[in-house]
Amino acid sequence: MASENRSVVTQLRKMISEGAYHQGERIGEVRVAEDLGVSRTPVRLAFRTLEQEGLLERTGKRGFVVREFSERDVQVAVEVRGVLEGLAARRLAEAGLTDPVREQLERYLAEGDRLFSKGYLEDADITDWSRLNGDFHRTIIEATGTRVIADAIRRNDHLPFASAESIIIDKRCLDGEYRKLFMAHQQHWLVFQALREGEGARAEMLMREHAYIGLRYGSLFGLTD
Amino acid sequence: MASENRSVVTQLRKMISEGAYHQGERIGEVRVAEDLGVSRTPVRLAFRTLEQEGLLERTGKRGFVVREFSERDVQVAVEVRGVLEGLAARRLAEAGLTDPVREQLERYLAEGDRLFSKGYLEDADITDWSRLNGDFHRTIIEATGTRVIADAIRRNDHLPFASAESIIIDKRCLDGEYRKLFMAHQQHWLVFQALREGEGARAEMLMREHAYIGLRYGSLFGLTD
DNA sequence: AACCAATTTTTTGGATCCAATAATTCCGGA
DNA sequence: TCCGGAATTATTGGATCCAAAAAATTGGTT
Repeated sequence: MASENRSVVTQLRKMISEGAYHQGERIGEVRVAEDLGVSRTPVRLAFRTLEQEGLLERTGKRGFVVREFSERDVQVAVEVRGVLEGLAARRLAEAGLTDPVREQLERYLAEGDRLFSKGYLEDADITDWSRLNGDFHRTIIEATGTRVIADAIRRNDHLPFASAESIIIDKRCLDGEYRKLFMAHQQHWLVFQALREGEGARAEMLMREHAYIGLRYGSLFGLTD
Repeated sequence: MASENRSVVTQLRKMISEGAYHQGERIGEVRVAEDLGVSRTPVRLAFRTLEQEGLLERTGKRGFVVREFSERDVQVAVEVRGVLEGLAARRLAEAGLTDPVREQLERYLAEGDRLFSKGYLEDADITDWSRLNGDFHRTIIEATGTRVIADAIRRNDHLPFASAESIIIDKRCLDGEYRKLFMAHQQHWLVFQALREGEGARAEMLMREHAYIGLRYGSLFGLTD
């Protein structure tokens, strides 16, 4: 009924990452169309998008199958993000921080300081931190002045981080989570210092290391959409 | 008439990179459909694919525009490829070369040695080298045992390298081209040695440097499709 | 002449129909 | 029982139709 194509993509992505269609399963247009209550057309469009994202792949035969991701794939996806964000950080450090960007980052860091000042995090704080974290990374990536890196990161995020995300949901409230997030925050400070001082190689290295926190913490960006 | 969707994507990609629709231009389904002599349906599908590839982008309003790429975008795209292939090389070096992979790479290198042994390259040699070069890189990337990196590279290749490609077409026969390709070949040797010796950091660094040759040489992979 | 509103035109999104083709089933013969 | 080919079925790709929404144009008012 009322379903714009974008929402079909989103729904389908969600259903796949939630396991409604399990990995390796062949997936047909008609069935999905019926499941979502739309005609085949938006599903066909969505399949193309999801194929490019890497969530679906064409079979040698006909139609698509849900792509299978291994633990190693997730590990590699985290490293991919690391090298890409590292590249962004290095370029930004070498180009130099403009005043608006520097001030923006400083605001985020100050907010983070405030969040962690209590020595513990409530649920609302974790939400705040999640947003703050995403803003910090986004700001750096966008400040590089090209969308090429941001696109590369975005295109790589979908499924592997969806599964990483589901891990963190369970572990969020466990002991030690505070320490982990606080460490991420401290790393942000280090990255910022390197950016401010124009230390490109160091900024890159710090950012690459920082990515590994995502392995347990979940998406550094948060899943968009 | 006889146009499978895949071919619409290919045609459209080609037309865009050749400037049939210039950058920043709004592009409508009907017009493209007429230009290609097909109905709107395959064009709509193709638009989604090209959108994900980054060749088209949605306007705030309606429809798509041909994405604009700057010189800097191409530069960054080359660096993106560098860090991704560097990651692949490091992982492979750390995991260790299996005998089949090592032998495969040695065959490519030996073929390269033969190509360059004359001290100059004919047109046919350049074709051979192009294939050889692609095979060498592909082998390394595929040997990492995950498709995540290969996908990230493939998704990033389309337009920026198309324009880089057009540069090399013109310069191929100029003086100094031989030296450049020979240097690329020598770099392959260095990368191979690092891989064989398990020197991950060195393999990564060499691969990252190696990517810069692509700036003038054109796509290291060759444009697929 | 400029600005705002209403109407017309254009364009996209979704549904459906038809054709082509891949996959499967079924049947007969060895 | 097993194999091969023909008929059947299922599924995808392309074209067309309709509705919705946005853009452009027209006209009226200040």
